[in-house]
Amino acid sequence: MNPSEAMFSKNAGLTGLPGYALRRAANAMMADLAGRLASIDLRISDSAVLQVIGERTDMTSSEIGKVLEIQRANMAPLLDRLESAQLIRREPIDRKSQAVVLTQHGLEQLATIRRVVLEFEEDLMARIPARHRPHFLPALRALMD
Amino acid sequence: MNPSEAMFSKNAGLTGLPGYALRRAANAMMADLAGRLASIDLRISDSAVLQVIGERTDMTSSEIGKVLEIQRANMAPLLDRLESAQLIRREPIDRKSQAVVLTQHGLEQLATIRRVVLEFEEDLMARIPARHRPHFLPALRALMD
DNA sequence: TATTGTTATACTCTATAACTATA
DNA sequence: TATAGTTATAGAGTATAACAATA
Repeated sequence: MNPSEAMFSKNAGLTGLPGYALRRAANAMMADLAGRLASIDLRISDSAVLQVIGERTDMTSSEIGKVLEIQRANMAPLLDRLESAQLIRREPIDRKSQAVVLTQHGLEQLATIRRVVLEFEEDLMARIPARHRPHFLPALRALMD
Repeated sequence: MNPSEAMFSKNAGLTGLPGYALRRAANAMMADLAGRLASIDLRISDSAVLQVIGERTDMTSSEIGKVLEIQRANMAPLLDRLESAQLIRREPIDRKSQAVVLTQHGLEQLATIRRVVLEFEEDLMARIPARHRPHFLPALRALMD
């Protein structure tokens, strides 16, 4: 069923439209992941930041934002939160920039995050019928920007 | 590349994770659609509601909410907006329930919405490489609930 | 008793504008 | 001049709790 068929079908409703289905799938996925991360008191975006700085050290706030498509302005309160939770430290690079680095506690939490996220991603893929599975990520990446 | 490979690859970053890619793709899609609907002064959820009541007449607010997974509490201000814009009317069914019906202006706007959304959905699918395309909607629907 | 509609409230993600200080 | 970090503010989607009125 292509979009035009879906729009005029009485059966499928909006769920026959890829855009609408994409939104609903993403919402369900976010709710699931948010629930799993709530047990370690983190938001989805918190965990994304921690995962990024766990792989690339000495990144500035702006660089993290570019990688994750988080606005500079929104990085500040996010990092404030992570700093309050003792998960990261801001270390001066020069008098303008600062590196965002994991604390010991942050490093420990990152191990948990990786475990939670990996299990989450595997559960997610497991719900997709096998014949469609290998096509899912390539399709998403084509839409990502 | 499966999730576990992606988690420990230095190259792909988080975009190798289907869940993260799903979130990014949905955000990009929503921004695109929101932009197209802004020209007719509607939000994405406004257009979804109008599309639904354009196909099934005499639906109550609660019923629309169930179909679109919009909380009852969030339907009220949404319908207030649509009513202020003269796109819908609330008509009493009994002393408790009311049907949400399209006005003449709502019916005219719906024609535009259908055109905009159909073009949007086609553009969206066109960005996905052909070999992945037929698998996209089935995969999303498997994740939808 | 369960449901409808509503109000109030809050959280998360995202977005823009504007300011400062420094590269 | 451009960039880094920040503050303030707003919009949009989603969520829960609670209430009155009615089925």
